[in-house]
Amino acid sequence: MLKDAHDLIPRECDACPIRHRAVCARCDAQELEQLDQIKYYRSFEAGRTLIWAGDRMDFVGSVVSGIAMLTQTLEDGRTQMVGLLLPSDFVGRPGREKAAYNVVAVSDVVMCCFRKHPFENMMEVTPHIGQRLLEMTLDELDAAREWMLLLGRKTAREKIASFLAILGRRNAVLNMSKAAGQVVFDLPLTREAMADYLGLTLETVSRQISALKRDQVIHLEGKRHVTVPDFDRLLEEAGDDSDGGMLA
Amino acid sequence: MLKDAHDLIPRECDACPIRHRAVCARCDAQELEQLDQIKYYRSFEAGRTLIWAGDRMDFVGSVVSGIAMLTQTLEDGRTQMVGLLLPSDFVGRPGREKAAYNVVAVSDVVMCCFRKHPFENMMEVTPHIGQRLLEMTLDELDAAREWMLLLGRKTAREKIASFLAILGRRNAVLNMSKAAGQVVFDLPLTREAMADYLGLTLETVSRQISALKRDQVIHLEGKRHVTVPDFDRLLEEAGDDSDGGMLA
DNA sequence: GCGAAGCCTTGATGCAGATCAACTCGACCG
DNA sequence: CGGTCGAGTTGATCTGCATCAAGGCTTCGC
Repeated sequence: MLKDAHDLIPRECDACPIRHRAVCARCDAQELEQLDQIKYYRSFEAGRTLIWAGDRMDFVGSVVSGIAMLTQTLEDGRTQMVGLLLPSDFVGRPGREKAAYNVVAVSDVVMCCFRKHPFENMMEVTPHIGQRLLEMTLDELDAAREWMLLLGRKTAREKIASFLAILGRRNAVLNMSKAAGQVVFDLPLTREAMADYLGLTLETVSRQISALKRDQVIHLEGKRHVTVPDFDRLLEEAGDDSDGGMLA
Repeated sequence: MLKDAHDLIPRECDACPIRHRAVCARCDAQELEQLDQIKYYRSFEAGRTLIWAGDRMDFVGSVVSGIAMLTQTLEDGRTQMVGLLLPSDFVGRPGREKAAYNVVAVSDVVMCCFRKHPFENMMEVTPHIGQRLLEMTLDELDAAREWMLLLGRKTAREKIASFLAILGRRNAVLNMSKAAGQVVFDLPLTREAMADYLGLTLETVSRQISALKRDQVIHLEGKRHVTVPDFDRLLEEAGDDSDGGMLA
């Protein structure tokens, strides 16, 4: 558990796996130098809560590796995931004192943290950072809005199919290993986390996955390894607007 | 209908009602001058669709007066509101060719539009605009996330109470007319629009409003005029985390 | 090798909210 | 005025998902 974390921490920005997608994507060598002064790495093991809603935050940062989730909770314990953080995603809000959400590590996570005040100061001076952050925030807002459609209007089956389609699409982009529309990937979340993502119970998630398997929309190997034989079929099940809702 | 629209169009930025809250909030006189070169006003009457999802967009802009909504639709007609645009809110995304959402005027609306390409160019040069837009986008993202909790995890009654609380809070800030927690306002949306906001049917919205009225949580005069005798009571009904979820 | 703990699946039952349908009320219009 | 149209209310019924409950499979520690 995390004993190898230091292996995952990049020695320098040039070797950083998220160098070209994170907030720092547009920074030049000199700006990276400045960032380097105020940054440090932290590792968290799967399941750990990195940040509690309401806590004072003295840093912001980027997910370098691993997956984390943002969650919100009602008093009685009902919880809703409101963000899924993948490598290069940004955590925290410049200008805000206290964390607004819980941040929980889904897998082991490495973060590149920036001390908040120096980071805020830097943002004022170097437009590259703010510009990139704006872009990323707009993307997140789009994702949140698609998510709202899912939460508000889709059936359980459509929700599951949509979620699988999101994962599949991400994966299809990374490794173009799709022979005629076939897509393969692993579920990064437990059934419970999926339920919190989709606004369902874990039982319903399980049932609907079983149903999609029964109907040959997907194949399962073990609990987590998914094969989608016909991605268009999956998109139909997701109920999305015809062309798969590609924006950007 | 709209015959008086020109009365609502500010003659100059200094007289503009949203001067200090819109994207242009931080601009100095010279920057306003530049914006003036690329801006124009447009009026839309209630019910009109300003922008169709998928349409090419050649402008971005701010809502000057009135209310509009962003909506997304599934093929079979199920629709979900994904944004509620109030005066000073920004419409459109710099860098994007096509509109991602429908924008529909809820009431008569006046917009201050900027030609997209010149605006994008200006953003590159003057950091004030991008900074303000980032701030506004982060606020919208927070709102979207609270909304996601509502859509995914709240009961119909809690959804209605939450919505009323949001309206009430906005209103309480504007006119401090609250004698010991009493809040009064008008519903800006039809029952159907509320349903699209909350992920419910209009019948359920109607029933739950009736129920809150029966239980004395609210009083109704006509269909739209709401009085909340005890705002804390309403917040309890909304099921939110204790302190009303105030952030920022 | 055995017990415990997580994670997942499946079944039985209940209920919140959707759906279908009828009706009211007020605004507008010839 | 009477007719129509849109917005809202209310009732009856249906159903998708939650809830409650039991059991299976894997992993881990002793």
